Amino acid sequence: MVKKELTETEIAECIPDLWQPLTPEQRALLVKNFTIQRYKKNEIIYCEGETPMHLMCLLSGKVKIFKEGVGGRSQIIRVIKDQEYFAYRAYFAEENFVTAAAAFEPCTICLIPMPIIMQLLRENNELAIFFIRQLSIDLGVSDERTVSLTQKHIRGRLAESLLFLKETYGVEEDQSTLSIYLSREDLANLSNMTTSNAIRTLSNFATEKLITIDGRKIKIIEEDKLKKISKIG
Amino acid sequence: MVKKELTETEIAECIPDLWQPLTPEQRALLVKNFTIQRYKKNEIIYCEGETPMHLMCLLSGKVKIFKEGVGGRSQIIRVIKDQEYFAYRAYFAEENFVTAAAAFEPCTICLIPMPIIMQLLRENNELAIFFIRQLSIDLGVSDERTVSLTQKHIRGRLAESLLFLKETYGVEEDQSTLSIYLSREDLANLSNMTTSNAIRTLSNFATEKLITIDGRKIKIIEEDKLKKISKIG
DNA sequence: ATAAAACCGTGTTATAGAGCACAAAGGTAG
DNA sequence: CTACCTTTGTGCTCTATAACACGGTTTTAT
Repeated sequence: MVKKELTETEIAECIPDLWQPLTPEQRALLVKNFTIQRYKKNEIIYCEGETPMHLMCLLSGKVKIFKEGVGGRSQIIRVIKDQEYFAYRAYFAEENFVTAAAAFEPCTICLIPMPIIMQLLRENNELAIFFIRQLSIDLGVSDERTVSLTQKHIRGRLAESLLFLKETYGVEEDQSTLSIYLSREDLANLSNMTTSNAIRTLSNFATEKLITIDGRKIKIIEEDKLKKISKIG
Repeated sequence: MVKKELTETEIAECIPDLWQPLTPEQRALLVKNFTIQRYKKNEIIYCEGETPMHLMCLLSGKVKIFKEGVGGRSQIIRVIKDQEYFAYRAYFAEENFVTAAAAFEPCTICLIPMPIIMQLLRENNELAIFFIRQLSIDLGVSDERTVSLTQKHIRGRLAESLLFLKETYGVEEDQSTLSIYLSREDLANLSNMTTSNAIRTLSNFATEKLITIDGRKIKIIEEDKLKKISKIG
């Protein structure tokens, strides 16, 4: 556990949504219980079955939340980007983790003990409403995802994933290269298909000039057509 | 809209989780804004795309939350039982409904305008924490469901649905007949399969003596074996 | 009572996508 | 540099499940 001494201003910049509604005393409590942790590429952040202890906020890097299904097949449930909070759901539900989390690339994460968060929640309604909103958004996404993953065909699912990655992590300076470089396997696990089908479908998209691929670099060329493929399933 | 005059005691019994944390003034506000609505069997309660206006609590009956996917195929996302709250997620997320709701059987539902709920939330932390907990539980269920529906085979999915229905709505006096009578189509939509496959798999289960079927009455005989089938997928 | 519609059951066919197997390429470690 | 492992790519086979067709039955509406 790398623990750095940070100023209040630095912390405020890390976790603005959490920080803003707090009173000075509440902020002081947060500062006292604030730690920072680094994770290497592909390192596991938490595992299925573990007991949740901390709220986490991703300060830099990219994280996947996933779940091992039948026969060891892994399904990526959602991905986390900069300044997103995670790992708190299970604590609120009084459960152990039903998912696992791992770093796509080197990450910096800040941790705040969940009991501290609970205390703040009891004192501060704006904070509670923040979490209600976050959970509500995530639940809506999860419901939509259930239907997409079960009903769309392979091309639709992969197209959706590509668009989703663009929306979530954005693009590089050329405005079209996805700024996340995933392995074909991760792409498959995100889109509920086998690795070979992810490879095949990806190169189909490339021959159809919807995208270009250069190793793990994916450039989106025909976004509208991808949207159409994603929509019709 | 059937509006009955109810006493505070009656209301308190309808919505204990919501009622209990409130102060007398908050309770008075709730009483003033409390309405009751009845729905017939198969009646739509709300539609995809509509703007959420009320928190709903199911007082009696059974409700399905579902979503139309590609090609009109409908997927049941979750089901609501007695004293469960629903229809509030979209409002909290500041979205329109992404799902629809319909009555499996005749229902009584109480409605409370969401702005009233928001006001209570701002005043009452226990209430906020109640919603945080509910949403967290639902999100966990939704995540698990995504993996089950995508990875398990037909038999596993149907077995899971049967067990889930038993757990949710319980059984009749004989301790084994499911107390919800679903059409084969609803059973299929719950388990992500076609109606013919639901019919086929159901009668397979019957010939294997795991269940007995008499029209829509389903009796669970070998719960352990069903659990095993559900688990291995 | 009778027509119409919805639902249930079964057989047949078609196909999307999983599951190999294997080769080439790229990365990493000693 | 060499050896080894991981990742990518391609072809082939096989199977789970969708899709369709049709006949019987039950429920609902008129």
